[in-house]
Amino acid sequence: MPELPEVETVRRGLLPAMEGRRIIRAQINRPDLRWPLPERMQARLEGATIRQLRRRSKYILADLDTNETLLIHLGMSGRMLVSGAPLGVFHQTHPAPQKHDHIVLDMQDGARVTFNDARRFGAMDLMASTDQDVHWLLSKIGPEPFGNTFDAPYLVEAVRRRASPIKTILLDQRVVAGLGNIYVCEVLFRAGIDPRRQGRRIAADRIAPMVGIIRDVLSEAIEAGGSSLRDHRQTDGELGYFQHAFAVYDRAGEPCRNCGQKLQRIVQSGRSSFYCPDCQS
DNA sequence: ATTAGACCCTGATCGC
DNA sequence: TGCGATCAGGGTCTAA
Repeated sequence: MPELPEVETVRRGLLPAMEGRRIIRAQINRPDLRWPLPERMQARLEGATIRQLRRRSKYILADLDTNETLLIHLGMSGRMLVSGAPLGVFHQTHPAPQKHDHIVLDMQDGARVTFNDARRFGAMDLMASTDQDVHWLLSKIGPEPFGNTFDAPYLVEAVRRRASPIKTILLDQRVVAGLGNIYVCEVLFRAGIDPRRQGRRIAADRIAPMVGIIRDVLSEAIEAGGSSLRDHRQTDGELGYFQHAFAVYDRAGEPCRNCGQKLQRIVQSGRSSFYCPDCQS
């Protein structure tokens, strides 16, 4: 479900409820998500104040004043919903608990943050804040697309050294952090590159512009609150609306907005790729 | 060292 | 209305 834009949308929605605030109560409704939850999670969270709420790739990171960091991944179907008002409200009302509400955090000032994840591909962990570069889930992730080290020379080198299809390369989190199936399809359409083309067979002057294209697509999607195909919700429960701006994703059989040609769907390493056979080569 | 495929899990949708 | 097959935005692990 959530790629970088959806995760960033969720992070921004959580900020007013969580950043700078203390966790009053942590209710943990099951011992595991994708993996077992950390030891003594409830005790380690309750009473801790969130100093900063950051994002790294598709992870939300909450730095606590206990020098631990809570790591959150939404998997495919994870949602983080905020209920109650943060300030000046006498009667806090929260929605009835839903199926798959796995973690519920009651914050100082009355906001409640509920992590709901039907498929349970999501994950949470607690680590020493100093371990962020060595944690097993984070250590191999590549550059942030909006960071300084993600530039044309880097991407050209990373793509041209590989024989895999460009679709697979961009999906690889070691190459660039945060892209998923939707945004890779959209990026390749804008770049005019066939998703099946091998990285080593793409000219440098066709790879370089993808740096800007990736940033554009992600920025626009964040601006739109992400894409809601089925699971993604903003923290207030609202849908994202970038799906209305898709050029190719989930549009197989429909006409290309650029040339009118019928858009195609193929399967690459188990995932759908959508592209225009005329505009992408 | 890459890379395709199986797998983790639930729910929605579609064809019959 | 029911039932099975298929599919879904994630990533890890295995076997080739």
